[in-house]
Amino acid sequence: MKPVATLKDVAMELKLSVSAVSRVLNDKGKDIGLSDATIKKVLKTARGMGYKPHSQARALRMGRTNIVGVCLILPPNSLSDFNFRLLSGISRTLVEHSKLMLLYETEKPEEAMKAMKHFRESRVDGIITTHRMNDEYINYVNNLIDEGMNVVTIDTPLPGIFKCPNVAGDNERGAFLATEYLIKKGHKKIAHLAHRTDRSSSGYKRFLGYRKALGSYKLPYSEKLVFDIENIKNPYPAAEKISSLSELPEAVFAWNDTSAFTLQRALQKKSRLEIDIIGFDDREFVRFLEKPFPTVHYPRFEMGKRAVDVLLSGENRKKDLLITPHLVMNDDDEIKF
Amino acid sequence: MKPVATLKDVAMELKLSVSAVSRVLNDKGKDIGLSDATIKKVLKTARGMGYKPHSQARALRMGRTNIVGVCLILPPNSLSDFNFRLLSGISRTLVEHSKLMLLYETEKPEEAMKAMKHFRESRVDGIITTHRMNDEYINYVNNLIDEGMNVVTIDTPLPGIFKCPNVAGDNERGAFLATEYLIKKGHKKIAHLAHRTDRSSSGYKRFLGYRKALGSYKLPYSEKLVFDIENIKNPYPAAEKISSLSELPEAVFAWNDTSAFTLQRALQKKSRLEIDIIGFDDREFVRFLEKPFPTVHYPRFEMGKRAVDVLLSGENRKKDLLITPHLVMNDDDEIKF
DNA sequence: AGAGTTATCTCAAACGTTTGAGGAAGGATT
DNA sequence: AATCCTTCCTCAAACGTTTGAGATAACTCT
Repeated sequence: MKPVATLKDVAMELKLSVSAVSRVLNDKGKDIGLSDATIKKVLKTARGMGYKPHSQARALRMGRTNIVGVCLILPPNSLSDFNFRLLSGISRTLVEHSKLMLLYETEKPEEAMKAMKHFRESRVDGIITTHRMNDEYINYVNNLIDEGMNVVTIDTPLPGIFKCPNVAGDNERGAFLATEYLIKKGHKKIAHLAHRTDRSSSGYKRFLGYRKALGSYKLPYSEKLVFDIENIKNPYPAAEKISSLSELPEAVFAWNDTSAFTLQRALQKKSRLEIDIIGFDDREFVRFLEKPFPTVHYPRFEMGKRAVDVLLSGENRKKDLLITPHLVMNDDDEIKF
Repeated sequence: MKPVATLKDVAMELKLSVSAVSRVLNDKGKDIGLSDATIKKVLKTARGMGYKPHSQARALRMGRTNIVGVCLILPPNSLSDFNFRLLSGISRTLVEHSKLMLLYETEKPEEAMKAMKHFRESRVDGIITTHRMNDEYINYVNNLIDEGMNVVTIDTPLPGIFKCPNVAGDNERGAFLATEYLIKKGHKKIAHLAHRTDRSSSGYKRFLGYRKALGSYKLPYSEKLVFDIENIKNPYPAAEKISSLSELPEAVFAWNDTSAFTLQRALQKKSRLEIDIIGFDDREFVRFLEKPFPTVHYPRFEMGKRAVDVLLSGENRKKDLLITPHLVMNDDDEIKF
């Protein structure tokens, strides 16, 4: 196999200086008046000899590293499909740009600080992070930004908490689509299995989308049709409330797939499966359910992609980028293994 | 924030030469006779000033890159949880070793060649790959190995197809455990929903484990209790065969979770859910089923970890490393979201 | 007191790039 | 025939390391 050539190899072959070759390959040949003949010759020989820039050497000289630090702190035991899509979007886009990845992926929130410190010490060119836990972290990241580090956050609920662009899915829009779907199926009495914490949470935004859709279609909104999940780990009590209603709603928009799943099971226990359910997130497990429900595809892949694109574009002002979700019917007969 | 210091910074601070500082920090101070006082001083100041080696510069000088190329070619639409665990094992172990990752993750098998070429051109120090499709690829990888590239494969079914270590889960052992579990529950007539392709496939090895377990417990083996899945994408016909038997087996060991799932559903349709099923792989969706079945945890995380460890150890002889799986009961009352 | 030791540290090149500054050769202008 | 452009290319330093080969001084012999 032909070895990977360096600038020096090409230069020696052509009895030219390394700098001449370098300039040609960086399209700066004209700038110092290299002749067309030379330029052509260099281009041809470089290709022929299999020249590939040594990105680390270039990085060293240019004061960059070509490394992007990625920090994913995930809830334990879970969501792996959900997060794989995000990571996939990030990694594929990085590869396109010939960037390297320093990936911190862990369940321990306290590792996030370690990750940031490691990123700084590794002199990464940019950082993508999903973490937003404590103040110490937020401060540290904002300090990095102040010192010129490029950072993009993903899914930060509080706009402005980090002084950098944030990429998220459009929860309100997604919820609107979901509710609209139920409305267009002819339902009038549509309940919402909600998870409204603070006003900037995804759960609250999904609630807003639900309400907006009702409004758009001139359906009455009633707080009595909203059932709040108190503890995100246990949607059962709220689901149970719905399933025990003397008069069931015609349909329910659940704020996420796991709660939709819980509701379905609660209804099933009481043999009251007649209502339409729609979820949110597009988790993989839904396709394996006996009665898969439709859901809103939360665009994790796209989010990863956009985060990288924004990061590498150098855009670093505070800014919210929303990616539009779309509906997934999950009504194929066959499950795709 | 204190800037990240370089050797030069530390050297100037102490009015020492860069080389002296470098040697101290690489524990080579004694080799050329630096005084204890100097060594102590350097260590202290370096720490104090926040010196961190510039890994790219070091890599350049040392003729390495600290980059590991990772090539994951995955079947489309699927298995994301399964593969996330693998990737997680790889990435966490790489971070531990301060190595960078160049990740190619795609569904298109034809991208594998592109990945390898990119890896070579990027002068990566090592490669981890899961791909094994065509001869061109196998040849290319073997050439790389001949030229001194460190490579570790994951899950190659054919021992010896690549001239490098291979890390895999112990399918036979896992199947043995699964079958043993059913035996210990008291079952005598245990069927196997099989996927036996060639003798080195994971499906065949799982079949062997099944048979071995029967043998170990002096149970008769009968080919009539083995039901082959012809098309991996569609386990239904084989599952259907079992569910239509006039006399059901007492239990079934299914070669993987999706086929176990299909069998369960086939039985359910006929309201014949009385038999015990055990699967293989430990896919996430199983926990969301109405009747979760036990399964064998295929140790993807561990595999990723081991692959990195072996790669970085420099061990490069052809060799099979098997990771032992374990049983997962999936019998918790609560699903973990 | 000159030579040999020992203790302690420095020099300089190299890895593969990029880039500001300069340089040689030839022709045109005075 | 000296000066001045052009045209086309080279030099050398720098990025942050590592490392073989000195260097400098002080100390110890005889």
